[in-house]
Amino acid sequence: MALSPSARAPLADEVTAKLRAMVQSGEWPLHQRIPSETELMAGLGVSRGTLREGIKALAHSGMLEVRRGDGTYVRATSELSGAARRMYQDHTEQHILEVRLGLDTQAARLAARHATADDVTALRALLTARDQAWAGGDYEAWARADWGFHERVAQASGNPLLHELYLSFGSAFHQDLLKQQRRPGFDGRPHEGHDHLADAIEARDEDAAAATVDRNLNSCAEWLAG
Amino acid sequence: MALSPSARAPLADEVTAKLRAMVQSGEWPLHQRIPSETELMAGLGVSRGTLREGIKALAHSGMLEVRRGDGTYVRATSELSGAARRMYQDHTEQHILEVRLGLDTQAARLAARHATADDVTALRALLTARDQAWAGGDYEAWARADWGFHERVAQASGNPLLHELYLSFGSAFHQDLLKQQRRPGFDGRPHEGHDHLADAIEARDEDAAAATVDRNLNSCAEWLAG
DNA sequence: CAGACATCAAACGTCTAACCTTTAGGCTGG
DNA sequence: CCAGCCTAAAGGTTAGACGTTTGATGTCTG
Repeated sequence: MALSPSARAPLADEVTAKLRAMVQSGEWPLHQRIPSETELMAGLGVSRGTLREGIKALAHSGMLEVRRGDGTYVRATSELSGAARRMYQDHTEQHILEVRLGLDTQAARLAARHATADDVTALRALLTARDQAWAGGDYEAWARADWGFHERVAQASGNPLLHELYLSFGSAFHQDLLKQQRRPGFDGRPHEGHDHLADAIEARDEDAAAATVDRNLNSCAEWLAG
Repeated sequence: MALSPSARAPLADEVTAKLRAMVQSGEWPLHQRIPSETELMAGLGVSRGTLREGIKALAHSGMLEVRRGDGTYVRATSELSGAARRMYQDHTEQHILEVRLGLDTQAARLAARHATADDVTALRALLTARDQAWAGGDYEAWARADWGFHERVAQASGNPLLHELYLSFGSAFHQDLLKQQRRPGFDGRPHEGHDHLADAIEARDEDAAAATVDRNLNSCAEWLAG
């Protein structure tokens, strides 16, 4: 044939793209099982091997989880999480905290610039829940609220890329949080920096927001080292 | 059988791990072609389908590139680049620059804290090369030296995680650089912030280093917007 | 002798078809 | 009501075959 300008993209790559699109569009919601390989083979018109190559690519990047004998589930809407988790295992707490400091500071600064009234309300509510959980001794709820607060700050930054990065690294960040609270003598309440950060964001004071995060995480780093 | 504590990891995942190890250990250097599928099948003792699943996972994450009719090549030593490049396409220059600002600032601060004499020497050399390239009108060399400077700062931070992140996002960052210099009226020399940054790092002045980066990228952002 | 063209082998791309292992959930019997 | 068995469904793995692309080799022509 005279056409075919050059080379078609491999079928398996198209499959990967279609699967990713199904997840990102929300057609396959988080934590839900996607159709079986047999159904997908028919739906996409490819052989099982080709289909599996596409699935495995997304599974490796953390977006899907394949459970033998059961099915395949959506585990994330971004493809960073797998690589992020893998990278985390190779680095020390100190280095992780340093990277987090960079992202957190920037998130706080941008949140102070762009946060909406709803964002502030949500942040306050999370802090209240956090204090209550600590008072009630519910460690799990405390960690969830604490992480929720940080994640909401990232969202309030109005920068989807930053937010997505934060979410992808979130599981590892959160793990660090849990590690902290398990140490003897840890007190989750006195760190009032969270309130100060919420204040700074509401007041649209970028420098104060950034400084607060810097102070919080640095004291956290010292506490880990000490 | 009484053994088999639970479930063995899928063979394809083991293959992926072994391939990644070959790359990260340097046994398969960057830009070099790895053994053919036939050889790997024999070497690893798995079928072609299983092997290809493993290869495709790493190819999708940007570590390998499979070229039909030719072979498979090593394209990166980290697995972030693929996801990073894909994420970049979905976000605006503004948001990219904001994230970069966060990472760059932290890198500069840490470099001021940890940089060795060799680091400083290398930074100075790159700045010299950068100026010469600009004077000679060699745009490509200018961009290479400019990016090399930023990457070296990240390396000098002494934080491997930060450095790896920076490298993974590097291609996209670098692309932004090229976009800038193509605009009419752009002058690559007057931005003397690079020299100031090198000064601050050598003087071990963390705040000055961070402030310089902040000033540079913010002016860059304004220039893009203007 | 240099360049254009034909040829070939190596390597990846895809498909088919089968069999094994694991898992979830229903069924059955106590 | 619970424990254990049983089975259908789903993923894991293998084997072999054939198509397509690419890079290199060799040959022919001007």
